[in-house]
Amino acid sequence: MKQDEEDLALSVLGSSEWLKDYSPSLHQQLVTEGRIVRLGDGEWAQAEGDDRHGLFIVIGGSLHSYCAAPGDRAVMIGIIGPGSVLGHTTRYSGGPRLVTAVCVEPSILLEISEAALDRIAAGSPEVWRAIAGFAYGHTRRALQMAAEVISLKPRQRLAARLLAAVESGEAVERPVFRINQELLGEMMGLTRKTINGHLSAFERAGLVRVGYGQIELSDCEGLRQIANS
Amino acid sequence: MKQDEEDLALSVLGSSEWLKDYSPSLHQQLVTEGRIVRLGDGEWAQAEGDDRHGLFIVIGGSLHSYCAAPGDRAVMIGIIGPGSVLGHTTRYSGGPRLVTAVCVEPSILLEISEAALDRIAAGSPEVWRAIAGFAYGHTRRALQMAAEVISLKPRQRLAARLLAAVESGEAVERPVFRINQELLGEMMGLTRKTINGHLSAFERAGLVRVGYGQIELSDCEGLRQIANS
DNA sequence: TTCAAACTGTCACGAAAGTTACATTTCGAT
DNA sequence: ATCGAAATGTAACTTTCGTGACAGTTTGAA
Repeated sequence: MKQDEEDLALSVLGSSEWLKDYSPSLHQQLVTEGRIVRLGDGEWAQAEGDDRHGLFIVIGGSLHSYCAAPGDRAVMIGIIGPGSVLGHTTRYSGGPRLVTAVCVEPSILLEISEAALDRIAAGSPEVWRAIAGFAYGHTRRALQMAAEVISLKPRQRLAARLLAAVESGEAVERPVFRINQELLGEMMGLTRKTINGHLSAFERAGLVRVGYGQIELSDCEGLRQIANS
Repeated sequence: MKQDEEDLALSVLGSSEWLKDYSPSLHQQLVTEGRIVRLGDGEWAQAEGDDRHGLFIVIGGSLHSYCAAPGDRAVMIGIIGPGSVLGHTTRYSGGPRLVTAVCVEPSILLEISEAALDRIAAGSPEVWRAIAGFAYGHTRRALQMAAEVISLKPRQRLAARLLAAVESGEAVERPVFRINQELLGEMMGLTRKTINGHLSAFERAGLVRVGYGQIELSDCEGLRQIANS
């Protein structure tokens, strides 16, 4: 029911990285002014041409994000989970939509339209500061990704990517990254064959354990050494 | 003299992409609360360990920006000119400094410390909105760069990069990109030999004219076709 | 239990970039 | 005008990745 969803949204906002240091009243305002959106498997959170120009905050579920590249190519950029923000106030970004996101499981999003944002800002101008905050985070991750792709060779890059994928989750002894090698290759601009070859080498070296649709990182320190080599 | 520099700063802010739609009083506040910094050739705008944690707005001159990648690598990310922002309010980005910038000619920057930012925000909270705005721009460029590197092969990527480098300047018939092949290779994660080979091929095809330390784009449409192929 | 779909492991071949090294051209300062 | 530094053109050789194809394995639903 609706109340449940709003409570869930509140708790996700309260524990999310980019909003946790802001007042609960700001969280409440976002939930009040925002709109809960439910999407099914395969649906697009951001489709070109629709009028959803505000922010989407992921409350539950999981999405894949894609970025457009020259030549009608779509590059998968990352996997998005609860607490993340899909942000494109077109007032800033302008031009064609930069990122599209597709649900890979039924998901719940909180949509904050630009109008809602303006209403919130009227009473709580610090919302802009919060937005500047996650925009910084996005910039940092994007830059990091670009720097890795430019400077690292595929083997080092794979090690770095595995570590990065796992660092965003909670810290555990042997983190598991659930992804298949085909998709991993697509995200990194490599073929499945190349991914598979390096993963096999890592496994022989005892750094990871490759499973069906998942990769267990058993020696993060060793991977870090490879990434840094 | 000081007044001249402040007038120059004001005019740069007023015509910069990310601030031009904000009120002149905000520009004035930035100049008033900020501090003019002059840097010589080879000096670092952002050195690790110093207490400059705010924003730098480039007023004059030119800097190269580098991003850290695993393994103590530094990747050159881009060339920064007047109107650009080097922004790191550490309150958000946290962790080690992500981007370092080095002057390649004597330059003038406007430094806005975090304290100054807080003072400005007290009277003009829309400054956060402005900051969110350029952070969006940074994100867009970084994502675009990452997507290109991941999905395009070196030849296509070189064409795309030449076009991108030139698009940021004013539109002319035959734009000239002043950079040497060594540096261009470093920025793209390729060797000078590879760059040179593709550039020669482009020149044979009549798309560019290669000069000493510069590249003239004589057929942007042709380059675009290559980038999209 | 069985079966089809999805995923992983592997092969041979061709194409492309990295490496190292050296010759040539251009620019600018003395 | 000359010289040295910086930048560009080229070459042979090695490494690595991409391509396409096929067999084996795991999963989950009928």
